[in-house]
Amino acid sequence: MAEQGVKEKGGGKKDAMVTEITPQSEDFSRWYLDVVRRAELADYTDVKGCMAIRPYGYAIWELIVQGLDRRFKATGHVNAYFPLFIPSSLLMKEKAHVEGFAPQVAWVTRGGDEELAEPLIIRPTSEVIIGTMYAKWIKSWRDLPVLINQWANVVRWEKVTRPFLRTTEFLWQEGHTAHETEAEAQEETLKILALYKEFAETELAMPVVDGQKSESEKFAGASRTYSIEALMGDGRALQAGTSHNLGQNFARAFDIQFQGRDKTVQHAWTTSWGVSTRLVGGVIMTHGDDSGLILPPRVAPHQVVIVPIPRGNWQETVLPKAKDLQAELLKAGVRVLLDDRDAYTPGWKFAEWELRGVPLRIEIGPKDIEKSAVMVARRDTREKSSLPMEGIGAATVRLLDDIQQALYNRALKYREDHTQRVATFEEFKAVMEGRPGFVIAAWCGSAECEAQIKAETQATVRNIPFGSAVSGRCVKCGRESSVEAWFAKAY
RNA sequence: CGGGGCGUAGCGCAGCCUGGUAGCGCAUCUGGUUUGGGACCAGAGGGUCGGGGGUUCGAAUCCCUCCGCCCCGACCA
Repeated sequence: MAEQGVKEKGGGKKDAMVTEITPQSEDFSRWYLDVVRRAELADYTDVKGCMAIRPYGYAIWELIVQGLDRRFKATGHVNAYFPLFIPSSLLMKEKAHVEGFAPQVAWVTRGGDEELAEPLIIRPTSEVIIGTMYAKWIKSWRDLPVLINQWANVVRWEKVTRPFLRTTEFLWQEGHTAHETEAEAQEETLKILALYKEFAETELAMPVVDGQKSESEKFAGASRTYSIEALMGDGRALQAGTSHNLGQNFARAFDIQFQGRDKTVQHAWTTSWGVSTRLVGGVIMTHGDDSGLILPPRVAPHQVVIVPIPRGNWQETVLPKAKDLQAELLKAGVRVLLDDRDAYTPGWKFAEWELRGVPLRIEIGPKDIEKSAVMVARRDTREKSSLPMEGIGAATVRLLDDIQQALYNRALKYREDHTQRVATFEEFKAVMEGRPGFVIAAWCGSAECEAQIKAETQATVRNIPFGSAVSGRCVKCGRESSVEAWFAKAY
C-alpha cells in the first residue's frame, strides 16, 4: 500500500525529519501510532489504556455514526439508552456470558462514602441489562420484534491496548433485538451482517469477508456469531464488526417470555450486534501510507482543503477567489476547508493535509486565476492537474467519487494479492512465515486442529465465509472437510 | 499476566557508566522579511529529569519500589 511520496521530491532529509512518521516497512505498528498522534486523531491520557479522541478523530467517528445510524433506522431500528452500571448479580445469570466477560469487567464497590451492598459492574456490553428490561417490556407476540440500538461507551479491562484498536473504554453501537421465531432472529442477524459489510465497503472503502465464527471465537453466550473481517496493510486481519444470533440463551436466563399466537408461553429469540471506534483504526491501517493518513472521502472530515497561494497582496486578490471557490464547493455538498492561515507556507500546508489524509487539495493562486482554473491534487495517487473553475463543483464531486472507488479497488487488490488458498499445512506455514495475509484452507471444524494451527502459525480462523463448500481434506489433520475457513493473524 | 525494551521541555534525543543542580534539534511566542512542496534572520519563553523512598555534604546520574508506554507471547471488539 505504501506509496512513496514526499521523500522523492524536495530536499529528502528535511522531509523525513519533519514528517516524523516511521515508514510502514520499518515498523508498521510504530507507523500506526505515529499517524494517530501526528494526524491528531487521539492522544494518551492519565488513565491507563484510555485515549482522548481528538476533534479530527472524533469527526471521522461521527461520520461513521451517521452512516450507520441512517442504515439502522432505514431497516426499522430505533435508538434507546441503558445504564452504564449493571448489578453484578445480573452478569452472573448467563453461564457462558459470565465466563467470557468476568475477567474483563471493571467493578464499582463504593458509592460516595458507602460500601455498596451489591457491587456494580461497568458494562462490557449490555445484553444482561437490556435483557432484564426486555423481560418487562415483552408480554405478547404482538410486542415483537423489538429492534433497539444503543450508541454507548463500554469498558473492558484489556491487558494490552492500542489507540482505536483496543482501548479500555471504547465507543460503539450495540443492537439488541428480540423476535418471535428462530428464523426471524437468524434473518435479523444476517441482515445486520450484510448491512455492516455494505457500510464498510461503500463508506470506508474497506473490503471485508463476511462469514461465521468458529465455536472458539464466537461471542460468550451466543448460539452463532458472524463477523466481517478486513485485511490491514501489514497483512493482519481486523474483526470489523460482529452479529450474534443469541438463540434463546439470554431469553432463558433473563425470562424474556411472551405468549404466542398459539397461546403457549415461549422464550423470545434474541440477537445482538456491534461495531466500535475500532473502525477508525481499520480505516487508518487499510489506506494509509508513509506520508500518513489517507481518508476515503465518505468519512473524511474535510473532503477538500483549499490552499490559497499568497502572492503580493493576496488577501485582496487570491483570497476572495478562494472564498468563492469554497462557497461553490459547499453548494455542491462538499465538506471543504479553506486554509487561509497566513502563518504557514503553502508547502507546509500541503504536507500537513496529506499527513491528515484529506482526499483532495485545491490550490488557487495568481497563475490559476489568470487562467480561470485551479490546481487539484489527489491524496491517493498524488496526481496533480489543472481544472477549469467552470463547473468545479460537479468536477470535484466526481473526483471524490473516483477516489472513493479507487481506494476500495486498491484495498481489494491488496487483499487479493495477500490471500492464498493452500492444500497442505506445509504451504500454510510457508505463507504465514512469508508475506502474511489471509490463508484459505479446508478445515474439519475441530477445535483441536484450530488450536494446533494457532499454536504453530499464530493464525486463527477469522471466519467461514458464506457459501463455503468444498470436498477437501482438513489442512491440519487430513480428515474429510466440507468447508473452507479464512485464517490470518488477527488484531 | 509472563519475557524484553524505554520514561530527561509539546515531539525526537544527548547527558547517566565515572554524582556537583540540565543541554541540542524540531515545535511554540515576538518582530521583520517571505510564501506554487514542510521559508529565513533576530530575539524570547518553556523542564519538581515518570512518582515515592533510600545512600550521600550533594542524585537526572547509584540502590529499592511503584506507575506508565512500546515490542513479543497468553487473553480480548
